[in-house]
Amino acid sequence: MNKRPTIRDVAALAGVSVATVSRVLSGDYPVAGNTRTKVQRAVRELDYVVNAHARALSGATSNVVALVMYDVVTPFFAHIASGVEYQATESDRLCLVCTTHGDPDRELEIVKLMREQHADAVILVGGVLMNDDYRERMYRYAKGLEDAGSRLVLCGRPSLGPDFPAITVEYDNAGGAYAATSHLLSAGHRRIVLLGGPVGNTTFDARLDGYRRAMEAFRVPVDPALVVHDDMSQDAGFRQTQRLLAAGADFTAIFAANDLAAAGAMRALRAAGKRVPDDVSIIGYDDTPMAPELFPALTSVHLPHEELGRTAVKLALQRGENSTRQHVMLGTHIAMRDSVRPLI
Amino acid sequence: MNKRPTIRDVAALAGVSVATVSRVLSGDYPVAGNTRTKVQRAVRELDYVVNAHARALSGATSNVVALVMYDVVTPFFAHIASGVEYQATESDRLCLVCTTHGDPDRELEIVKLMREQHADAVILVGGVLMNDDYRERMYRYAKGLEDAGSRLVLCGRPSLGPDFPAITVEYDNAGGAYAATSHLLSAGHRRIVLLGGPVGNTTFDARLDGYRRAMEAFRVPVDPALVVHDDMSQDAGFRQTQRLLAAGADFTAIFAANDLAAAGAMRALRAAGKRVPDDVSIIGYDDTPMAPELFPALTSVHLPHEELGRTAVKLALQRGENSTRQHVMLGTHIAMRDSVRPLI
DNA sequence: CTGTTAGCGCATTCAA
DNA sequence: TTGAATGCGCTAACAG
Repeated sequence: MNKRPTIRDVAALAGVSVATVSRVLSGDYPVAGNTRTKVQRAVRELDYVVNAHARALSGATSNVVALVMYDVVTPFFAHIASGVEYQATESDRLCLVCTTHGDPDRELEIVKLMREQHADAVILVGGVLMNDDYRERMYRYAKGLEDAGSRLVLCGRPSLGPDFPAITVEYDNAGGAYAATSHLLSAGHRRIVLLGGPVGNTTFDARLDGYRRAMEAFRVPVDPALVVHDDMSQDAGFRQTQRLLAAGADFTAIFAANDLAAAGAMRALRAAGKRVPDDVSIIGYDDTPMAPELFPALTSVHLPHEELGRTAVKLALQRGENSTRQHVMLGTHIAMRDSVRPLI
Repeated sequence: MNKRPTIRDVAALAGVSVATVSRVLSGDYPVAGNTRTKVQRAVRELDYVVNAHARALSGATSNVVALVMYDVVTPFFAHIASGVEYQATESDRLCLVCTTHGDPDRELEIVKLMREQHADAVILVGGVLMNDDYRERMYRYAKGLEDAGSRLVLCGRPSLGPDFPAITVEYDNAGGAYAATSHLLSAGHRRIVLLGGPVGNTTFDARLDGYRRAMEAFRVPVDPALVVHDDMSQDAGFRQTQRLLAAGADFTAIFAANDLAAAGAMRALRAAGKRVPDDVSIIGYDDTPMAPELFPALTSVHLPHEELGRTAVKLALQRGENSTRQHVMLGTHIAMRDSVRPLI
């Protein structure tokens, strides 16, 4: 293991000064043609690579974008991560990925680490439990990051207001739920189960809200017995549907607030001898890769996952007036498949 | 945006020297109790965080582990990434994620970037096209990384030999295929389709090999007409199965070299009016989250994804004699579900 | 166009 | 136990 060469070694071998080496390396400075080639040859000869830390210390930026999410395997997060990674690469940035598994302490720790790293941006992804503590925490994050020259991006979660020093990139969560419910309603369904998530969670609150508004628009009263809250796992979908069935609940359609719960519901329906979509129509949310694989293929609300990630990075990297507090909302659409049947 | 405070500011506020501040921050050095508290108070007061680049420049290590893979959304990669991220966090490391989308140039670029970053380890994940060019490339990577104090880890791909300066963490790829095929064979199947991947790819070559060896062990001749090669997409599985069906191929079971192709095959079977497992049994590989969601739930070869990732990080971080060229092989097992039926 | 030099923020000798 | 001084490798003035 040889000691790795520094810019001085390159300068010595090329017979020029370190400044010149630095210049040909960064590229954006006039250097005589043959000086340049001399340096480049020396670089190749020594297999020299710059020290990113020294560079970051000397200049300012670290060329790193940090991504903070619940986990890395849930398709929702994985696809957003994909968009972030893609855009980061395109912008010559590296992508640091951290997971919290829902632990606020871990999140705090990560934000601190990102300040240490001087990340260009810190992107917090996904729904949260919205309350004062959360707001306050985000405010501290935003300030701390701002001091470090970073910026905070809220991705897939609501904005904290136009004066809040963070960038927000969200999707039309409630709108998607509205569209999904309307789709069912337009097909003649009136007794529609909502398989919802934890109360207080921004993601599932918004989906419930969309459901409510669509029902209202069609002048269909919401039957509280058909609105359930649980964690959004497969098992929860299964369990809740089974419970509804056992209780003899009267419904012809299910709107599951995510695909996983929809899959669980389909399993429960099948186990009970009900056929989808003949007996019960069902629509999911998130349009995860599993949706088209289910049988029947699941109609679901499609989210612009990758676009969310890409936009988050793009906005975070764009400098200039007020670039630190923007808000964009991306659209959703229904991916129609085979799990919804018109009534009559 | 205030300028962020440095260690000097802390020292000044606490009325001590920067050396002392450095000492209480790193923790592992005797400092008088009240001096320590004075410093800590100043740190809190100023909301000071160390500059990771300055620290890395001064000391040596950067506390970063790099993960290089095809993409970030394929469950195979996502789950390995999860293991890496988990273990990295546990070892107080940050996790840098890069994707290549199969581009060797991009890979080369990433390895260079990681040398610049002085990453503690660079973990290359997943199957590759094995040839001399590849071997040579890896050798250069390993050497370059070694000089930078990093180490190269090959994860989910074969070792390049005991003398090769890299750590290898793989799973028993051929063994899994052997087990899967044997499972079908034991159930009385003899005419078994292999939905295989690109020739030359280490992952799919090994799976083909396991299939061959199992057939041989059962003294069942391999019918070349039943062995197909394609990319391992859903569509490929669909297409190839459809083609086989149209050609009137004689088979009672399918071993798909991944779950995606298995899903495609099931779709083709269903479209042709064949029932799984009544008419055709099927078994997949990778045991992705989709497997239990399919109908019928897919029996599949389960891989220790997370363990692969964790082990890669663990070995890479462990210092000492010969710690730079280790080789571990993790086991696989069959996740039994509903897509295989005993014949008779 | 090229060289000299002064930091960037921190860890780490070496003294005290 | 603490402080002063040095250097990590590089970029960015500032001269020439």
